[in-house]
Amino acid sequence: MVSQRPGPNLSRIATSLGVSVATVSNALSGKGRVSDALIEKIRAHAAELGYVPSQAGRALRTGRSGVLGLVLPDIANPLFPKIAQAIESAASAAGYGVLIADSRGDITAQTEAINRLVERGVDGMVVVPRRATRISAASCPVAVIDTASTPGNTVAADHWQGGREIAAHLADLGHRRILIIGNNHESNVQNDRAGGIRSGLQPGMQSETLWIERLENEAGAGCRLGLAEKVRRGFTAFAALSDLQALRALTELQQEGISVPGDVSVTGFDDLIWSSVVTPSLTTVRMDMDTIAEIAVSALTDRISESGTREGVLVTAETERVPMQLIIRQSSGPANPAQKTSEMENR
Amino acid sequence: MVSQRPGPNLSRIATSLGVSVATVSNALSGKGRVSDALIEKIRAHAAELGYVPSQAGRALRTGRSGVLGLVLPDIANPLFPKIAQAIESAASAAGYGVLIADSRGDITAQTEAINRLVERGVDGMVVVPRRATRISAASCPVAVIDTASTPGNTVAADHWQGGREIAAHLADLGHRRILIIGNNHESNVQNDRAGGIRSGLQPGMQSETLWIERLENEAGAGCRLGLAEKVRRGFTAFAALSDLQALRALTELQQEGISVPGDVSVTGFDDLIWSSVVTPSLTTVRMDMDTIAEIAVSALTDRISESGTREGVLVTAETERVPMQLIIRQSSGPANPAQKTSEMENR
DNA sequence: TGCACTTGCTTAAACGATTAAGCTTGGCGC
DNA sequence: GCGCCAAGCTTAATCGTTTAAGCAAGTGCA
Repeated sequence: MVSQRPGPNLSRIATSLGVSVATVSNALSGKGRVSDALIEKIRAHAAELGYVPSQAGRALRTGRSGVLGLVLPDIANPLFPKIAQAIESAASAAGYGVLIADSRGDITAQTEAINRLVERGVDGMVVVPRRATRISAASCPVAVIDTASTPGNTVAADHWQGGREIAAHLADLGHRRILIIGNNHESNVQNDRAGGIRSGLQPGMQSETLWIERLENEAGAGCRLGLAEKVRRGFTAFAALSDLQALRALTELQQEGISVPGDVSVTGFDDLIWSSVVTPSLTTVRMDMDTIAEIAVSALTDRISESGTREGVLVTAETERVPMQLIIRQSSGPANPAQKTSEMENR
Repeated sequence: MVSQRPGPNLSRIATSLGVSVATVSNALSGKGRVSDALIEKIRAHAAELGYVPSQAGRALRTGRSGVLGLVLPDIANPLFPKIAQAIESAASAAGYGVLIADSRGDITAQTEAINRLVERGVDGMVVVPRRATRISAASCPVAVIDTASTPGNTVAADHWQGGREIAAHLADLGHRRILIIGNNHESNVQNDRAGGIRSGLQPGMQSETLWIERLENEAGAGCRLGLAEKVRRGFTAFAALSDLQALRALTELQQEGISVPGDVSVTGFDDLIWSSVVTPSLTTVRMDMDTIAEIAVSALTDRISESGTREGVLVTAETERVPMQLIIRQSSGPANPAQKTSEMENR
C-alpha cells in the first residue's frame, strides 16, 4: 500500500555482499571493528547502489532527528532572507536540516509554532525574538539571537558597537546635531543601537530620538516624519536604526527637495538588499550574520551532543557579540558648512 | 546513552490503561474497530499525559516524513519572506513541516540542495526557480512556482495579467511613452510581466525596455540608469518589473530633481515591504502568495496521498494562474500636461 | 442448535537504522 | 600446550508507530 522507499537499505547491501547488516552499518559509520578490506568493499558497493541512509530509521533509533528549527516571530522582517540563509548554511555544514516556523507576528502563535517544531522532533531551535519574549515552553535546546542586553541571549551582532561606528563616522564628517530614527522603543535591538550612537557622540554633539510607531499612533500609518522641519532646526544627520527607516527618511527628504548628502546625511543599519541600489546608496552598518549563525548553530550542536547536562534549555556561547562593520556609501557626507556655522554660533 | 524521548509513547499509555498498543493507536487515529467508550477513555488519558506521536516512528512505518522541502535558488530575493510565510502557512495547515534549502544562487548547488532534501526524506518539494532550471533529479513530487510560460510550471501569479493592469492604469492616467525597467531579460517572470504591459498598451502608446543587467555590464554595477535623459526624450512613466527596480528608478529620479508623481510616474511589481513606506509610496501589483502556496501545497499533498500513479515527478494543478491585484498609491499620477502636449504634437 | 457475521480487542510483524553482547578464529606469551 | 586477548564478524534487541491477521464473544437468522 505505502510506496516503499525505493533506494537500497542496509539489509539489501548486507545480503548482496553476504555479510550482516551490523557489519555494513559499522563499515559505513566507521565505528565497530571491521577489516579495512571489507570496509572498502562495502563502501564501494553502497556508493554504487546509491545508498542513502533513512533518516527516519536513524532518528527512531538514536532519538535525534538531525533537524534544527528556526523561529522568527516576524517572518515578514526584511532581515529574514539573510538570517535564513546564514542559519541554513551553518546548519547544513554541521549536518543538520532547518525546519522553519512562522507565527505571523502573533505572540500566542509563536508558542504554537514552537510546539509544532517540538512535535516534529527538532533537536534544537534558533529563535530570533522581536520583543522581549520568554522562551521557556520548549523541551529542547534553544539558541536566542537578539542583542546582548536581552537576558538569555546566546549570540548577536554588537548593535551597541555598530551605533558607535555610526556616531564616529558622523562626527568625523563634522555633524553636530543628529536625529536618531527608530521604529519601536521597546525593541532591545533598536535601543542598543540608539544607545551606541548616543554613547559615541563627541563633546559638543547632541541627539534627539524619533520613534516612528509613536508618531504613527497620533498621525496615522504612513505619515510624514516631518524631517524638513528638523533640518530647519539645525539637524544635519539622520541616523536610522534600520535601513527600512533610513529609506523612509531618504525618500521623504528627497521629496522635500533636500539634497542627500549635499544638505544632510542619512545612515541606516543592516545593509539590506536595497541599500546599495538606491540613489544615493545608503551608508549603513552590516552584521556578520554568517558568523552569528555559525556560533548559534555550534552552540546548539554542542549541547545536543552532550545531552547529559540538562542545565536549562537556553544555550550559551563563548562569543556573545559579533562586531558590526561600517559600510560607507553615498548617503553620508561632510556636514553642510551653512549648518556648521550656525552650529559654531551656538557654542 | 542516548537521551530517551521523555514524553509518553503508545505503549506507556497502553500498559497504563491495560490495553494493547494497537488499540491505543486505533483509538487515536480513529481507524480500526474500537468501542466509543474506550476511544474516549484513551484520548482523555493521552491528552492528560501530553502525548505527542513520534514523527520518527511514524515516518519509519509509513514511509512518509510529513515534511515538504522549499527550494529557492536565490534565497536573498526580497520576495523570500512572503513566499516562505505563505508556504509554511499552507503546509502546516495541511499537517506538514517545511524544510528549507538554499543554493546561494549557484545552479550546481541547487541540485545539491535538492539532494539534501531528498536525503532528509521530504515527501515533496516546492521549487521556485530563478531562470529556466530543469528539475529532474528529484525522486519525489515537485511543484514549481515560476510563471505560466515556463514549461512544467505548476502554479504562479498571472504576471502577464499583472502587466496589463499596469498598462491600463498608466493609460487611464494619460501616459503615452512608457519605459519598462527590468533586471534580467532571461527571467521568465520578467518577460511575462513586460509582455503583459506591452500587450495592454492602447493605440498611440509606445514602450521601450531597459534591462539593467545589460546596462551594468557596460557601465558597472550600481551605475545610473540615465532616466533624466529618458524624461527629456518624452517618457512620462517608468514601469519597473519589480519593486526593487522601481525603488532604484524612484530615488534616481528624485535625486535628479524630477518630481514623482508630479513630473513622471513610477510603478513596480510585488508590493515588497518598502513599497508603502517610501515617499511617494509605490503604485505596484501584488501577487496573492497565500492562494498560490495553497494550490501548490495541495497539489503536492494530493499527489503524495495517491502515491500509486507515478506519472513523473512534476505535479500539476487545476488553477495555473492566480490573478494579481493592482495597488494604487502615490507614485503614479496624471501625465504631466507639458509632456502630454509634446506628445499631442507628435501625432 | 448451528452457522454466518459483526464487534472489539490482541498478537505480531514490519519499517531501517544503531549498538551492546556474543561467538569464532588466530596470535602471542609463558 | 594452555590461557588470554584482540580482531572480525554475527546475533539480536531496540527505538515508536502502523496495520494485517487472528481470536473470542455476541448477535441475528434459519
